[in-house]
Amino acid sequence: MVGIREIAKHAGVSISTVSYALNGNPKVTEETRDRILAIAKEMHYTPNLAGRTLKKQKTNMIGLYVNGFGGDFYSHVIDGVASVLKKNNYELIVGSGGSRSRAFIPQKFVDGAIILDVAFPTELVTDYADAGNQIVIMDRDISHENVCRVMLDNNDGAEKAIAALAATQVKHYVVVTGPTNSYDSQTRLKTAIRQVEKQDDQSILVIPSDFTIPGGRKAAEIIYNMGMKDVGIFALNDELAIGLYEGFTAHHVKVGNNVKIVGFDNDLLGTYLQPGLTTVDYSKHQWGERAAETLLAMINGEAPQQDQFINTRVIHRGSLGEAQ
Amino acid sequence: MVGIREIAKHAGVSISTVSYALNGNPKVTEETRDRILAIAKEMHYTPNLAGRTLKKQKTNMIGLYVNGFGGDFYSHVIDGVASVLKKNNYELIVGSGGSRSRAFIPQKFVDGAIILDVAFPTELVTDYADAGNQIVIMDRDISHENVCRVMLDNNDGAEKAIAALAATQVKHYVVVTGPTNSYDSQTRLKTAIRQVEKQDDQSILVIPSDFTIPGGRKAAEIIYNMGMKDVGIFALNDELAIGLYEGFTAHHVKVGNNVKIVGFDNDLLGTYLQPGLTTVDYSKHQWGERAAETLLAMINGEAPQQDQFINTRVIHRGSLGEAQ
DNA sequence: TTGTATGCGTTATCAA
DNA sequence: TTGATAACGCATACAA
Repeated sequence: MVGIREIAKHAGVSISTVSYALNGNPKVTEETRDRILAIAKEMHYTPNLAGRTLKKQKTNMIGLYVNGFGGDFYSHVIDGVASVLKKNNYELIVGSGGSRSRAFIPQKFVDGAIILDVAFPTELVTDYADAGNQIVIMDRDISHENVCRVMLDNNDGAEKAIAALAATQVKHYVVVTGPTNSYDSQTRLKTAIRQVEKQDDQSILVIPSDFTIPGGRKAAEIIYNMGMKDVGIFALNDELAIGLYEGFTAHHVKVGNNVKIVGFDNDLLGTYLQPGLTTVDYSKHQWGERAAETLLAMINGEAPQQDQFINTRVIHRGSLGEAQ
Repeated sequence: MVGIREIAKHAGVSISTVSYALNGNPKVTEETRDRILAIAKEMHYTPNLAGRTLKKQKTNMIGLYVNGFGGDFYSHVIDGVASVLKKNNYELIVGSGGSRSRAFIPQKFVDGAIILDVAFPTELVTDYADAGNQIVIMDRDISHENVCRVMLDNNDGAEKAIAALAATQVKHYVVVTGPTNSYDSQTRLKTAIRQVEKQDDQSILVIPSDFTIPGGRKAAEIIYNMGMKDVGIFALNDELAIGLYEGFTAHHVKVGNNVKIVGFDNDLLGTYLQPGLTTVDYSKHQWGERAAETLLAMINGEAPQQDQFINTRVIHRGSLGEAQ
């Protein structure tokens, strides 16, 4: 490992001079700086991050915690976060699943954290925040001076989804939910129920599920066996919707006629369904960007808006029938 | 920041005793250890990684470099790598795009690296390897004592793809390729040509493309305009195949009859096409596992097999016609 | 069994 | 303009 000490020896100067030269400190002559930089390059010098971090107490890295990398979702969010960080000369560390990488936060190994991972315990978040770590949370409602929220406007999305179903004059409403510990699922469901209740003489059937394709298949089975006509299904995410398609197709029920479906997330797969899946869309990329911008603002001592929401819109494709 | 110094003060012992206690060194009494651990917990102590790293010269982290997170590919590989690392108490850092995270390798910020990223310059890989860093490469052919290769058996896969097309007795062979700098594309193409040449009186049309859906659409256009019958297309990845489907569908050409397609990668999207895409499959998860296992072996001073290959198999779905 | 002291690679303060 | 030196937090050889 070649360090500044060796460079100093080779250049015949002290280590502090080398450090100044490497960091572009104007204290050192241009001449000696060039000489030192040349030697550093020649010796394949690369600064040791641990040493620097120890001294500076700042890593210029931020941690993004996600629940996995699968599907057509996280990659867009990650890209959004990464683009902002890159512009601001921060490095991104993406942590998933493992609890050990979470320790990066209290260990001051990252200068801040963005969390979009239901599996990240809320208690841990508040613990870290108590210890002075700055955090942006994207998937639940935590009130803390060191925590900012950048969230999807689930209420807005759910309202629009129900409105889209209502416009097709369905007779029965069904909501297929995600896991009960999902904040997204909870809020979407709550709003959906509220919206349906506003209508006269309308009931709503809730089928608890788990945001997965098999879960959607099972839900389709249940709905099919009830033998309802003119049913409008709000699948709280697109994976469920895909499962619903599969389930109904197995019974030769064509989506868009007796059964209308609206999903949530605008997953790429939905465009490949027949008919295309009508769904609630939002910019995953922008969501990531906003989260990163907010965190950087916090780190820089600015006080960003504590609550921010990402807008949604409905994309009509065909699962509500030709009328659309 | 609470460090061992403060704990020592609170406990009325020296910092070394604290360090011993925290690291479970048997030198210290069980009694004092328990007392120190209790105090550490109470004070919310978390070891500073930079300090420890600086001292130990080992981070127990490994870097995985990928070209992005999109699609149905990287997530499986990452999961495979992560599962092995977790078992061995290593932490995973996933780097993408940014060149700054690449510096983690020479900075000794990771104990080793796994590379599956065409955008990672080969020259950089050999530089790092020269400097003694241990690397597993998954996407090209680099010969170096500090580099092991864990690669897809592209030859095997391409052979099987052409064989599957041949079994349907197509009259014309077409290969739609990836970008020219892609090792995967190069080897698949080379083998495909070799296999077709083995047959009598067979020619093969090569359409250079880029592994993307739009690229596939353009290729379909070209093929359609040539007006060939009984054409068998080997799309060197599934995204191209999806684009081909779209292109042919636009001209009301049904895949599986006059046009037969076989893809590569077994992307989830292929199962949603009509008819399902016949493709070359392999275990992405296992690929990641093998890469991680190999790297850990290298780090532990064992000398693993320098070349390893992941097997492939053809999954038949319908894009070769009913005969299959 | 515990304490003292040193060094890991870097930055930054203070003298020279 | 440069050099000597003290931190940063931790682990460990050695002394007590």
